[in-house]
Amino acid sequence: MGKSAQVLVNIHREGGASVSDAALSNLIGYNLKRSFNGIYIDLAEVLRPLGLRMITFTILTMLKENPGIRLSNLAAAIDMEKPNMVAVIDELASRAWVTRSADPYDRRARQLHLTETGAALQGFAYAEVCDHEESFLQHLDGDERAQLIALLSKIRQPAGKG
Amino acid sequence: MGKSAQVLVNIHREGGASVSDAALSNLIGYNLKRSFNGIYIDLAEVLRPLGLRMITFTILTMLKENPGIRLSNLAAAIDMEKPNMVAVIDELASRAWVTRSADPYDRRARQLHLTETGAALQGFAYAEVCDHEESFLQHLDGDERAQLIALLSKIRQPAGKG
DNA sequence: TCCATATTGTTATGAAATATAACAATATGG
DNA sequence: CCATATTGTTATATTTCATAACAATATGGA
Repeated sequence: MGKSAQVLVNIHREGGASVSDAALSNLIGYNLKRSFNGIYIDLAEVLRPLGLRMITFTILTMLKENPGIRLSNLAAAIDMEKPNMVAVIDELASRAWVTRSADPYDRRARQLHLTETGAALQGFAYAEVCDHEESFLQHLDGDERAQLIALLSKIRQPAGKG
Repeated sequence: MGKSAQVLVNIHREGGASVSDAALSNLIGYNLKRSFNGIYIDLAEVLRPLGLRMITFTILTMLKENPGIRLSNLAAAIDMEKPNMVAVIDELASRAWVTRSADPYDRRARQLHLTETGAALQGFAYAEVCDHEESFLQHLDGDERAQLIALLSKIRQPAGKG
């Protein structure tokens, strides 16, 4: 009886049991989250040795492309709240990667710029991020990658918004 | 001079200035985050009246499809840490949408089940979520939607992982 | 049968991301 | 000149996400 009980145990164990997520797999939102999480966790490890997080890398890249931009415009451009942006810019400024300089035409505003160090770091980090994406997308050919980006940007704005 | 100064001010104002994110737009990770954020914020508003968040909706749906599943298997299936899952199951149990019952074959484990109320709520919420996705994806035809899901699931697993 | 090892659910804790209210300084437009 | 809006900022709260550790239990080999 000990042995047949053991059999029952094994039958009912869930060990490596298959779990179905079929209902969720139909949903774009679920797929987006899963895919993003995968790439995000991986990317965090690429950026950590450089002292960067995804958000700080994003901001350095935006500043290289938009030198002198204001904090509020930057925050709006990447859908971030201003108070949270202040904290991130503080961090980047304390590392001497970003400067806040006076805007001669509006004394409320500050112009955000990369320092030389910041620009160099951004360049290096961008290359690393591209390499990482390459490994992540190795199962997609050029057409598929372009199509994925096109489809994603198509759903950027929800129906009744604007 | 007052007036020409005014002109300069206007020239240099960034008001609704165009901000470029071209460098980031090349990156799948960036596009994934932006697209997911858009759908997520919207979806949160659909679920809030039902007392649900994205994670609680996800778990109800997984439980309908996998009745009796263990907490650790469920956590693994959706890439969540066990301690975080415990808190969410606590919440769902306190609402009487989910039960933890004894597993007769393993006294460590508990079987997770939807209650009748939980199952009914999941059914209603799932329909609402599908409606929402419909409005979100209205600019994509059937082929494009299928293709997007296919492409997303293709990049689910990074290169050297497993 | 005993014992080392692994698993399950859990507590405690911290870090990071995200959102809101409010404020002083400044700009704008009537 | 004055009402109103904007800019950057502080303070604060919430939610999400990750790690370490633990008691109870199961497993498999000596």
